[in-house]
Amino acid sequence: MLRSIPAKIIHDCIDSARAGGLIPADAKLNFIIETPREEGFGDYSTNIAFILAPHLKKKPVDIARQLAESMQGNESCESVSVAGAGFINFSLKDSLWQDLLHRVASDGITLLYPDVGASRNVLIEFVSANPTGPLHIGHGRGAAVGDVLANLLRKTGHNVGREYYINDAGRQIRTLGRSTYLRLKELKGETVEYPTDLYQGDYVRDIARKVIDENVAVPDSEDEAVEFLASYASDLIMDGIKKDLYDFGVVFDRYFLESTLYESGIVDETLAILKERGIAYERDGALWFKTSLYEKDEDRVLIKSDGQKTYFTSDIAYHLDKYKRSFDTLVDIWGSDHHGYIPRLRASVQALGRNKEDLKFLLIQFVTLIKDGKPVGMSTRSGEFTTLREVMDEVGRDACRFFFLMRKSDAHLEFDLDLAKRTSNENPVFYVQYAHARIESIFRNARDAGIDTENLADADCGLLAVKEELDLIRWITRYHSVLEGSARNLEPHRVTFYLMELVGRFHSYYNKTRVLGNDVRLVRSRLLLLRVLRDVIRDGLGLIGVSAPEKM
RNA sequence: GCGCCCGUAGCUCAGUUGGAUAGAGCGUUGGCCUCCGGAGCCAAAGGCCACAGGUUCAAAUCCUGUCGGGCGCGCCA
Repeated sequence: MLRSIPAKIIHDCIDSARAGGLIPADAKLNFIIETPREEGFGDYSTNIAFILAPHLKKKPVDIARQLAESMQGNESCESVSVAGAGFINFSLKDSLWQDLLHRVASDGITLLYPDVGASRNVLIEFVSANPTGPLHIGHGRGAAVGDVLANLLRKTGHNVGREYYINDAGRQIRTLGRSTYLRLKELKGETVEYPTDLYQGDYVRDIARKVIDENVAVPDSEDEAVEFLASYASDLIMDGIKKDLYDFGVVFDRYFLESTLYESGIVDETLAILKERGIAYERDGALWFKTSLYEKDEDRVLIKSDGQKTYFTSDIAYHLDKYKRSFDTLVDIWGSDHHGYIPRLRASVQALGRNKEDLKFLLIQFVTLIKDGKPVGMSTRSGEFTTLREVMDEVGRDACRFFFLMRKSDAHLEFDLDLAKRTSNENPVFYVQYAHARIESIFRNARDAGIDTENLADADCGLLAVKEELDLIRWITRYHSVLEGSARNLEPHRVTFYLMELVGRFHSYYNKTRVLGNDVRLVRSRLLLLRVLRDVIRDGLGLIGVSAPEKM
């Protein structure tokens, strides 16, 4: 809808040029229309002249001049100019922007939601931390990114599933059982040697203590005790993880257990498919997957010579299962240290007959916590990691989420704990939330002055003629393309940046222009503008899972 | 040794997927409240986009190489 206005202008122009024989009918024209970075260049800019140049064997500037001339007469166009080596810059009439605002005000903010999904089914798998310890800050980042991506895709016309995968069949859980078992013995006064390959964190000791305090019946034999404690401890930890996520505002549709893949028989089915297609082969008593058939990677083992299936095997089965549940596009969000695993998994979905593009990866880079200007040490091995819970308690959920979304997910993130806690303009979370509270405050004052802030349908948007107001309208409608680009590229951080910029425009406007005054008609039209603005801020904050306070 | 990611202002980072004179925030310097929330606004200074080639009308962006940083490369999980 928003694209359609400038696009129509260009296409009308092309059509008339085609009719006049200026453009060959078969010319492929994949030009772009974009919002120029520089405000002085107008509302939109197109590179069509550059695209046409090789076809027409003329200089871009000359083509641009010709096209610009024919655009000049367009009723939607306010101004057209040729710039640089052949850009055509053009602006829409103010009335179009004003009408647009009015339409968004009456039809609602959903008018600004682009449809990029076309009802495609997308499954986003994220966090997927094994229940062998509490979620740390890196998991938190993954949780925030996954959650917001899910919100974003849902808003842009996808059907979205959120899933958390648990390796409950593997050795890590058994190791947790052994760790708990030894800590338990320790607490009972026995001197035990605690190997370094076991979990070192204090939480293991806490669990052992709980076993004692609550008189939990532990089997006598060591093997049974370890097995029992493994499931006892992992259940406990999983409950804690779910609570952390819930408090962080992240809810999953499903927690998927690896063990169910074996129970349902889909692992065997997967192996059968791979064998049948000749993608699995035997060597040295093991079964191998021919990764090299699809990706630049080495072949990998599916079944070890001792008959054990590898994680890779169940992962392939898991992805087959996802596809079988009619998800067309899968998004896996992983810690960036797992990137080496991507080629083989990508190869596996191709082996299953899917396109490369049906499986997308988002890598989450590490987070460095900064306190007092210095990085806080974080090492899982020594158990000194900082948990998501700790950081959430320290800076609050809003700041925590916002900070996680201020960077591209595959870039290192420095998380300044002191800054996140600060309640001043240095803290971007407050900067955005403050704008929302400010607008709400204006509404309160307006109501106190007896102005009906609910029914503004008859407000005259034509009165919004100040440059900053028209600018705000443009920025509001830009939400559409931000959502589009953000969804298409799987880059939730774009929304965060947009909000900061949008809100900056508002603060600036606020300082310069008084909204409430004697001219009631003007006040009402400004209130309408602010209401739509508030809705966008609120919608955007909701998207990233940050609250929009009415007072601060 | 091989592979992936990264290198942009003093610091932390954007950069609309190849576009015009490379932008924010913080920090620094200097201004703005008799008026809707100063948790705000305005302005200034600050750059060889790591380096060297190449592709083209156009490169921070794509290709090759070099240097520097992070991570990964098991019949581990």
